[in-house]
Amino acid sequence: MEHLCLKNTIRLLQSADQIKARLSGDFASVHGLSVNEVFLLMHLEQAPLHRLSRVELAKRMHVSASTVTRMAAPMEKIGLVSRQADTRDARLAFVVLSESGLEKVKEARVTFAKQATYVFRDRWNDEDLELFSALLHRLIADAPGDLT
Amino acid sequence: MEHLCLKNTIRLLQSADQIKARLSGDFASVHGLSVNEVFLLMHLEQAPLHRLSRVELAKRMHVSASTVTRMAAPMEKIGLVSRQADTRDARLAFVVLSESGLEKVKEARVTFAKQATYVFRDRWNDEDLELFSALLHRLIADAPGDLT
DNA sequence: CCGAATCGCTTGCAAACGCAAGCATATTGC
DNA sequence: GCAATATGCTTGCGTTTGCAAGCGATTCGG
Repeated sequence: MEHLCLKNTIRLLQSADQIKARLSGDFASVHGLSVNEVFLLMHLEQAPLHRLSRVELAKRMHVSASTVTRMAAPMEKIGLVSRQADTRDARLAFVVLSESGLEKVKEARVTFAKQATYVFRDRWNDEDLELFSALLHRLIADAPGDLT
Repeated sequence: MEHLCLKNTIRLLQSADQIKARLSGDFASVHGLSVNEVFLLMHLEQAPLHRLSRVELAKRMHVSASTVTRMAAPMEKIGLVSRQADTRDARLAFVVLSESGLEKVKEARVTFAKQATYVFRDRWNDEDLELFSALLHRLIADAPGDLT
């Protein structure tokens, strides 16, 4: 039981590293983005008003707040996102998805899907995929910011 | 179908990030190691003669060769691993697990298992876990260095 | 054999990240 | 009201990482 949990966790982490390495190359060469940058855009895409505060992004991406600040800066420079202050709370600085950012994330999603399809290749049928999806969903059910 | 692959990949990556963040804190505070350092030790533990070349480690951990070089250096300093040259091929420099390294990885595995058990908590029974394990196994079946 | 290509490892450099500290703004307790 | 605390964001610093270049060692082709 405990051993099964450990085995599953190890396998999950190893799978993720493997997939991330594959995605990293594609996102960089095709779109000029890192994996985390694509995830940031995807979080904004599914958020109300296409915007999130920096701390909220940090929580959902499991990175520090300073990382979000430093990731957003260059993406703002190239126009993928913009900064928006809150009228109620002057501390908040939303990261807002721009039009070109929305386009970019849609393009990236195609690349993402292509790699994802390759990952599951031929050994998986629809039933397996549904089952796997349901099991994974349990792992992130209580975490904020499910992107699916 | 393609959409299911994408959904599964996203969920898998999000789960992994979440778990990694949890593990990172525990490994650092309890054992003074990073997640990747623990994985390095675990790869050595299950290798023949408890040793692997640097490029082999790099492939299995999905990191660059330079990363392995730089990870091994401090671990060698504190005696967790040692360096061993090959008599046949003078280019090879094996990373060898030491006695204290073996002890360390066994301790870390306990912490690892504890966190893993918490990740799957109560919503999972043995059947689910076995099923999940089998599905994950398909994802890494062809990759070298399965740690389970 | 011997030059050319390959392989394993290391190092310089730049990019990405976390932590701790700092600043400005909000909220709370009295 | 007002100090004390908490929150959101940024910045300085050290650490980790990948890429490209470089170095020896090995292998390959003729």
